[in-house]
Amino acid sequence: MPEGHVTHRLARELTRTFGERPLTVASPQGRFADSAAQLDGGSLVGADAVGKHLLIDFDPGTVWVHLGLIGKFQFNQSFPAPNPATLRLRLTDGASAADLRGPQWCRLITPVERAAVVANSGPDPIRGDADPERAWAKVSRSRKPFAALLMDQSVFAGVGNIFRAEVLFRHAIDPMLPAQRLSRSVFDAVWDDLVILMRAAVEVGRIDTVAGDHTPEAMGRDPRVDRHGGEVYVYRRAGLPCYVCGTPVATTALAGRHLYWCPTCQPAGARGVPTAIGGLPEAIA
DNA sequence: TTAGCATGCGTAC
DNA sequence: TACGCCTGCTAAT
Repeated sequence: MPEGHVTHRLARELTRTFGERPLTVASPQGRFADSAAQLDGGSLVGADAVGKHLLIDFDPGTVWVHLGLIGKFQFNQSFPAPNPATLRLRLTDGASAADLRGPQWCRLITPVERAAVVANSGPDPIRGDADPERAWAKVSRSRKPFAALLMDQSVFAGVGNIFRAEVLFRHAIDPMLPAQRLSRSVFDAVWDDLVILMRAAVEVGRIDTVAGDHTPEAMGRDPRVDRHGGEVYVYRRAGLPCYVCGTPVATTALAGRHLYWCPTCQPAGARGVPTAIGGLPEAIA
């Protein structure tokens, strides 16, 4: 259940654990069996991530993985693999194993197809080679809500429902604001914030966006406890008081996904502020 | 025990 | 806009 930071962490861990080493490649579930057989015994050259796409390069080709909503890629030392009926892909060197379950896609692709995956992706704030001008070109021309463009992987690669809700809050932007009404200065601030928050999430392994006076320690409140783990302002906090103003967090559906925002901090028509509310999370600042 | 939901996306209407 | 898909966790029965 990833946003972009998860795929980047996986790419890093796959390369670190298995890079340049011959691997046993198998698909106990069977749905990737033919491709697994082609790769079995070959060496993993390296792994990379572009947005939510995970690209695992072998000598003969690339395994293209997209986790979708429920996919998981977990490292363990369990032999034999637990629950093999659901195990789409297992990579192992005999000591460690990486187990893929429930992905949206797991396909063996050619170098040409790999290049197309990269080319079709929008700029990814986690990557050093990302060009935010490509995102601005689309944002500045679109009449769709800015919240919709934030979830468009051809505009902001790797941004998912959590980073969307949080970056809109941190910059006091009305989620329904038509994208073309966003100023260049606020766009730049949003992009810079995504770079910082998403890269920090790669390092820490969870999404933290709460800063300064709004941390559990500063507010004397209990830390958030759920399976997402991170300290956030509005994501999945519908009905709970905004940490800044106390107004209950609102939610609605946009393109089939839940959108969360504070109606007071992000009122209708609000075009945003260049400085993030609360500043940067402690771990980053 | 079951139903519903989730950090997503493609296709059909 | 609605639905299907893949798995696992949680809340409701």
